[in-house]
Formats: sequence, structure tokens, C-alpha cells
Amino acid sequence: MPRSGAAARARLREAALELYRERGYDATTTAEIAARAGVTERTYFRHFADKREVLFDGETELRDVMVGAIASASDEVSALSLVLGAYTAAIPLFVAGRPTAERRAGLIATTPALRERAQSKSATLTEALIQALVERRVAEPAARLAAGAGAVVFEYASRAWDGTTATGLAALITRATDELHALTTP
Amino acid sequence: MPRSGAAARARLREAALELYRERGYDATTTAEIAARAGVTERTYFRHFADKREVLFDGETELRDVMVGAIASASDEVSALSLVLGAYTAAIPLFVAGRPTAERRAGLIATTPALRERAQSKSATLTEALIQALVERRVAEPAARLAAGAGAVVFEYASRAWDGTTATGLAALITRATDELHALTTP
DNA sequence: TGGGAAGTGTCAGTCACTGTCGTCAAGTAG
DNA sequence: CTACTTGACGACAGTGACTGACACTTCCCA
Repeated sequence: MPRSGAAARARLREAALELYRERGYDATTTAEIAARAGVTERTYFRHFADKREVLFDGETELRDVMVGAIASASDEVSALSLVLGAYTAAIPLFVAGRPTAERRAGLIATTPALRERAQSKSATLTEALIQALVERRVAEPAARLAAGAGAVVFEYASRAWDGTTATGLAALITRATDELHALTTP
Repeated sequence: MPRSGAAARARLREAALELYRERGYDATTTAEIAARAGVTERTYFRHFADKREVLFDGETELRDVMVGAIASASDEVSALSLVLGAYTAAIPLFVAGRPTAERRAGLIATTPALRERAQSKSATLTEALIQALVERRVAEPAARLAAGAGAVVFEYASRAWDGTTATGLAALITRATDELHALTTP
């Protein structure tokens, strides 16, 4: 293998996060990001598809872990359990990524273009989970409902999470599921 | 009042939908849309914020109807009932918009940029419903869970809908809620 | 030691989107 | 009927995101 390019990619990630936070997303250009990372603008676009994508690197790893969790789960569990198990399996990734996630959170929340991309990412993730469920012979409509419900439950649980212990988040997930169950009871 | 501009806006909507379907979203320029509508590119951007937004005109009307349904609902109903009632109140809009919605559906599904915008729109709608619930003294965390669950339920129901009768969709919504209840039962 | 794969720089070009200014249509007040 | 106001529109220049093509370099492997 020739030059890896991983170092430049990491510098681009860090440079973009810094600049977006310093001057705001709209006020920074991709050329400035590239300059701070010591590369050309053209190289930026070889690593990231567009101006937003640089903030969402590593999503494929998350997806692989969760899809793998569904594929390798034991039989005889409900569709929702598979989905929630996938989110639980991903908790270590969330704990590890907490420091940078915190720096990104406010930025994404206050920038419409980035919020849009974040929503798209989680929708794509849900779609991947549906696909994984279907490959486990779960009927597609049921898979969609389970994956959607799992996403809502996880988002609800992670909002109440203090970000420290993995077991804390796991407990919040089961509690959120109970609340959803209660909510749908007539 | 001077010239209304509503006619030009409608022509732009129709021209964009036609061109996007004929040549694809990426292969059509905003200048071409404007030309077919008989206006300037600059006028296009006075009516629509960007190249995608032209396909999502009329979302504010949907939001107003649903928020209004929550605000004017009778007391003593659960948060989820409020949300599902809002979707039910919007069914006539879905029935009326069916013809154009069908032309947009395939286009949006096959164009990543448009899918992203569509997801963003439904997320914004969910956010508006949360706000409406909070103004009815529903606690914010519970409001988020109810609005999220309602969105999942509605999306699940509308997928199974044949698009003809309003009562059919209403029945599918209650059935989807039952299935979600069953799904969360341990 | 040569050769090929992958990363990068350079340059030209397209197109989405914006600021600004002048003009014109359509109401309204006098 | 005239003058004035209010928005919609056209014309034009400009910025910046993103792409295609080509040349060059670096590193690994045969």
C-alpha cells in the first residue's frame, strides 16, 4: 500500500471542527479547512463528499457494529429486542466518542444544514437495521416498525443520559421501552 | 397589493417537478426551471430557498393543521392520542395531495439530496408537534416520546395505505398503534 | 530495481446561491 | 385623474461548493 492518507483525513476532521466552532459553519470555506489541515481544497473533497460530511466520519463503524449485533444475536428474540440489543452493543462507541460528540453537539444543533445531515444519518442507520432484520427473516413491515420504535426509544433514552456509565444508558433504554409500552396502552 | 406572484410560484413548482422527472434532479439546473416557468433564475430564489425546497411547498399548511388539532383537542386525552389525532386531522390533506404526492414519491426516493430534505421536513414537523404538546402542559420528555412514536406509527400506517379512503388510513393508524403496543410487551 | 497502486497538487470549469440596483405593475390616498 | 406606495421582477456581478482531467510523488511488492 502507498501513502495512507489517514493522517491528512484526521487533520481535516479536526480543522473543520475547530473552524466551524470558531466562526460558524456558514462563515468558513472548505478552502480554509484544507489550508489549516495543510492540504489542498481538492484533497478535502477526495476524503469527504461535501462540506458537511467531515463532521460525520466514523458512521460506518457504528453501523457495522449494530448490524453485526443483529446478525449474530441468538435466536428466539423479538424484533424490538434485536434492535435494542444493537443499540446496547453500540454503547461503548458512544462512551468512547463522547468528548468529540460533545463538541459537535451544539454546533450541529444550531446549524440547520448540519441538523439535516444528522437526521439523514440516523435515518440511514435505521434503514440498515431494517435490512439486517429482514435478513433474519423478520417480515419487512414489522422490521420497519421495530427499527423505528427502537430509534425513538434510543433517542429518548440518550437525552436523559448523563454520558458517564454504559450501564446507566442500558437501564434508560429498558425504562424508555416501558414508557412507550405504557403510552400505547388505551 | 401589487402583483401577487402566486402564479409564477405555481409555474415554478410544476416546471421543477417536470424537469426533475424528465432528466433527473442532478441533471437539471435552477436556470432551466426558471426558464420553463418563464421567469429569471433570481426570481426562483425569491420564491424558494434552494433547489430542493420547490418540491416541499405547502408543508406549513400541514403543520398548521396538525398543530391546530393538538391545540384545540378536548382535555383528558393522552399525549399519544393528541399526536395521532393530529395525524388523523391531516388525512384530508394527504388525500387531496395524493396526485402530486405520487409523482414526487419515486423522485424523492431515488434522489439522496431529496430524501435528506424529506426526512428533515418530517423531523421539523415532529418538533412542531412537540412544541404544541408542551404548550398543552405535557412534560417535554413525554412529549418527545409521544411525538416520535406517533411519527413512527403514522409512517408505518401510511405505507400500508392504498391511498383511497380516509377511513382506511384512520383504521390503519389504530392498528399500527396496537402492533406497537404488542411489540413493546416483554 | 522496476512497476503499479493510491494520495496529492494544479488548473479550469460549472452551477447553486446572494447582494444590489433599477424598473414596472397594481393598488391607495389626495 | 394624479401622485405615492408597495411589492414582484429583471439584470448583473460576485462568491463559494463541487467536479473532471492530468501530472507528479510516495510507498509497497514482485
